[in-house]
Amino acid sequence: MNLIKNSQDELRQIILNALGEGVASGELPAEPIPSFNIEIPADRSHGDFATNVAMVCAKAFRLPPRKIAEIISEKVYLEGSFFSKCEVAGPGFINFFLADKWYSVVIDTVLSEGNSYGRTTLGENKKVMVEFVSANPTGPMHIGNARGGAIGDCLASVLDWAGYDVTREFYVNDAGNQIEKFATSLEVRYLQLYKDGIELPEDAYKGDDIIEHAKAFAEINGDKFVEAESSERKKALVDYALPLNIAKLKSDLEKYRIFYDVWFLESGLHNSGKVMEVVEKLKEKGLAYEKDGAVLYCSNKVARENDDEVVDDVLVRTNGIPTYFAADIAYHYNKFVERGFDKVIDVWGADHHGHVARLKGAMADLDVNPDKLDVVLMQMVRLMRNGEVAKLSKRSGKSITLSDLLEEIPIDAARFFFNLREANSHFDFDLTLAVEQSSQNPVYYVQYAHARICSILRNLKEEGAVPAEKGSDFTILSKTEEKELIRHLAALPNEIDESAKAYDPARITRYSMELATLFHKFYAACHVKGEEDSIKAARLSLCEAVRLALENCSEILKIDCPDKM
RNA sequence: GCGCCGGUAGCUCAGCUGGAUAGAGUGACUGGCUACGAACCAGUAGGCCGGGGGUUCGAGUCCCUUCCGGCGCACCA
Repeated sequence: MNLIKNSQDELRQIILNALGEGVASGELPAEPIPSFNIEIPADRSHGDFATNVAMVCAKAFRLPPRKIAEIISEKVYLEGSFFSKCEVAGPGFINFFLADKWYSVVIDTVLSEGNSYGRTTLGENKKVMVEFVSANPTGPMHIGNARGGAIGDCLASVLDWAGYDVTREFYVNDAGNQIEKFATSLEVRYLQLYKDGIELPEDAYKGDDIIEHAKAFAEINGDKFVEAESSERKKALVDYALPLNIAKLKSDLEKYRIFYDVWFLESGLHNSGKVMEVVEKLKEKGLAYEKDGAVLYCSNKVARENDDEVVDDVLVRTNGIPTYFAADIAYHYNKFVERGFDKVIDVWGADHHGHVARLKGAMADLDVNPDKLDVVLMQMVRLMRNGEVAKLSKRSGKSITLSDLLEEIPIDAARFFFNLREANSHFDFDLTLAVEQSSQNPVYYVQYAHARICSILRNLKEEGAVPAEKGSDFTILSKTEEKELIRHLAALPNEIDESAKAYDPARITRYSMELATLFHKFYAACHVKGEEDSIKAARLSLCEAVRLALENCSEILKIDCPDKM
């Protein structure tokens, strides 16, 4: 249950009723009411909720905001509501204060919803896909994939908690040019084992992983393919190495606690003719045309209308091979039309941003509503070690891969750190801090709060103390620290909705850090042990409620939530 | 040249559809364990929100302009 939203809805109705009464009594003019906000003030002395209704009505009513606020606040009827009082403040805000009963209901709600507390129905069970990482299977994953993995996976969790039917998908680029390059690289490395003077082409993959694949292939097959046709040799090499690479991607990601529902092969789109199908569709609509043996697509219609100089996109090359763009159109057409997703979210590196508009445009041209496609762009990650940019792995001395990273730092830290900032901000990942098991590390700060609560619960249980029963009156918890903590506890479902709407799972890490802070403050200000029974029982229940909320956040972020540290 | 993203405290970043005195963390300095975990808490210091215009009751937030940084503009993906 989203207690924040419910309270806001209740308040909105109360305010509208009061406005109605003001009109009825002739004190306010019968004018349409502009849209107004009910917000949570930054400063608590301004109440738990505040509305700007009087200010936005000032013009239409031709009355000073404060005057309108006074009239409304006199007519407001709070009996039986969650609110105890309201007051006019500042330039014309009306501030509302929650009644003690509300705080009691919060704790009760958390305890009764337990490990479901925080779940909402925002998504109405709509089918949404999050496609993320989708790293090139020709080599190991890099640090950008690590960020994309953490963000994509947590975003998917957030959407799940917000009531969407979520599918996690990895798009395997097992076709096209880079596979050709992969084949050539493998071939050269294989032949180099048997012959001298074979140079690696300039644009080939130069990594050791290619050499290792070639060696392993040679162990199995010997020189059997040295004299074979090049195409046959390449096919054998790719058929050997590609599945290994894909398996490695899968196992690295699983180690990172990412499990996909679907591994979607690009090659399937080519083999089944789906790529050429969309190309034909675009041709039929007169949007694609043949030129010099290639198929071009007029994706930039605005520029064309303006008679600007336009360069159309290539869908099929002169050599007959479709481009990545063509495959991507077919892929997204498949997501929407053939698989019926209501929403598709792609998590991409910011270097692909130029691709967003034309892919959306292509969807529109294929009669798919382009608003169903959203792309989360991630800015680049800079790895920092001891305050300096770290480019190379400490151990291997080569560029840092995802598996290097996970060997160096704990998985909890990696997942948490990558979700500390919103995707669309440049991010410095501090390796030194991430390994540090100290107070400075925000992961441990949150986990410490959980462990501390568990410790209290253990100690008090030994003492024979029991938490207050469900449905109890918790209004006895009236200290500032208690109320602040409870208020934040109430905000979790709302925070999940906001994260889902903004596609920003970083809000959940921030929420959990804030919850930990408020708990630590409560801990410093209020004792559980040694208090009289009624207080002890109520605080014990509060502790358990906070523990549940922390546990649920950890579930979303997929980090550990230890009883002891 | 065109386009996308960013510029907020020494550093890393929050700031909800415009709201009241711009906030955290970290670093610096100062305090606090003889009751439940000090991996914690409390306090001090630190800001022309890149610059300049505009919109209005009100701008870090919206519009225009300008400067600085990152990235993109392939018959690569």
